[in-house]
Amino acid sequence: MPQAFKAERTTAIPSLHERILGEIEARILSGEWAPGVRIPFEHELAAHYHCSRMTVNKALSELAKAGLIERRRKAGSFVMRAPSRSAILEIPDIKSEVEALGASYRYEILARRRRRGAPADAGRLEGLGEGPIVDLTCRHWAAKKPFCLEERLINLSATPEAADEEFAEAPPGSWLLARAPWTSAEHRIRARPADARRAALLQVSAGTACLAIERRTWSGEAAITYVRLTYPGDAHELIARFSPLQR
Amino acid sequence: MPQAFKAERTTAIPSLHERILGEIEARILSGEWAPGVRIPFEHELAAHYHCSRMTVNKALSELAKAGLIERRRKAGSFVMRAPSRSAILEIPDIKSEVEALGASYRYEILARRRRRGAPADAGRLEGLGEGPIVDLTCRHWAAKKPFCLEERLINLSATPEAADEEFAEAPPGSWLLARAPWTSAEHRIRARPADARRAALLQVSAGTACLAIERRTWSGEAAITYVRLTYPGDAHELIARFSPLQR
DNA sequence: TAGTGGTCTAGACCACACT
DNA sequence: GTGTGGTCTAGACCACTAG
Repeated sequence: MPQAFKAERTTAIPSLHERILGEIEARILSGEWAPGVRIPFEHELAAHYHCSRMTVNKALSELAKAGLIERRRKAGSFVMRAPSRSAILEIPDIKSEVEALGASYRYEILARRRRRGAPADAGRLEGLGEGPIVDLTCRHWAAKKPFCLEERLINLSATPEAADEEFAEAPPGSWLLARAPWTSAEHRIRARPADARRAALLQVSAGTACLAIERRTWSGEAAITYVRLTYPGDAHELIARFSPLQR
Repeated sequence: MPQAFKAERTTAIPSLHERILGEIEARILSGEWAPGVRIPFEHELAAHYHCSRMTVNKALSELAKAGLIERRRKAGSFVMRAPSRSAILEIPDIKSEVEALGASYRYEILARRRRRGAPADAGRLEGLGEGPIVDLTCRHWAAKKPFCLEERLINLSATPEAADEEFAEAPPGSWLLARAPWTSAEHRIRARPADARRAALLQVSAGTACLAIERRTWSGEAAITYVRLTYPGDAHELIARFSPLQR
């Protein structure tokens, strides 16, 4: 977890509604309450925590605003299936991006290596120790043109299933999004001229201006994944929308 | 206001705490309650709206989470001085950026024109009509190197004071941030090779990869400003942090 | 010390959606 | 119909802090 988030973490003892919020969040993030599952009713949670329904309501309302659960009258509260976590910094999965352009999508895995985390990796992803990781390189195509180069580290301590995953069905990004929900993310975005290797892989001339996006995600303190996406040229645009009051 | 925000807008009649929230937000955004000013106490607002303190508390707590007000026990609630609106997509004002690098900062206005909005402008900033606008070009320096090129439109219908402003004290970005708070913003980020004109202004060779950031801001439905920032080369990095549960 | 916000209660009524 | 969440009340106690 990055320093900026650590600094924000409160050390004060949590109020009851914060505790309820945290415990439910933890159950959702751990997968104990899987997507689609109905969580206990307000009155059940109120009985469990020996508190009034209002206190539970405050916690559940916040979870709903954060997009972790969906609340339906008469039906109950359900863990969200496709968490719309990237609502603010819109980075949809690459397949949707390509298909939105009207092009056919495919991807290939260029390299895949299982190894132990090195100090250099921890520099890229804080919270990554010397545990096992998967190091992946992936190329995404839009029709017959390379669309994006993906260089990724996956922390196997956090997502052990990734060790044997072939990523035949879904690219690593989508696979992880469905499997390892995150609580905080950081993006670093810059324009970079393509170096020789990346230029060749993206079929552009060396030095072409590329949009390089590095994304780090954590679940609590645990590092989930680091990815560097390189989009060739100025065709790709990253869009971020933001309103301080979420409504 | 962009479509995406319009679609989110609820047409349902607001609940009481939503109405209170909205009315206080409007007074802050209009400047009626200026930064630093103390807004009425919870019990005063409860009396004014003929409701319980809890209902007022819900509205004020949300405003505090959104960063529009600061709450202090025994003292009251105060309109925030420097709204930390860019908490998620960190784009601090350019002066701070440069000084954080340890370089001396200065900026100059290269062009400044007052004119009426044209259809082409509305394409850049939705909600901009045919009213008067200011069209600015600005160059920011870090020590003796150009740091950023700023091309900006300011909607004078929303911020009439900008008409006669010389921007001698503060660059337009900081000036606007202090004067015209916004409720929603959109960023578009891409890597672009510098064209001849921009390359010359930024003192790089034509074709150099640049980070181009377009930012649009609105206050409610009203367009405030459009700005295109061009950072030369790969020295500049844009950082965005995000946690769904704001705490 | 006094007054503010932070939290919580034990009710209540209602709209809505499911049966 | 019936049960859920959405909202609101009229209290209450406490922690914090400004004066």
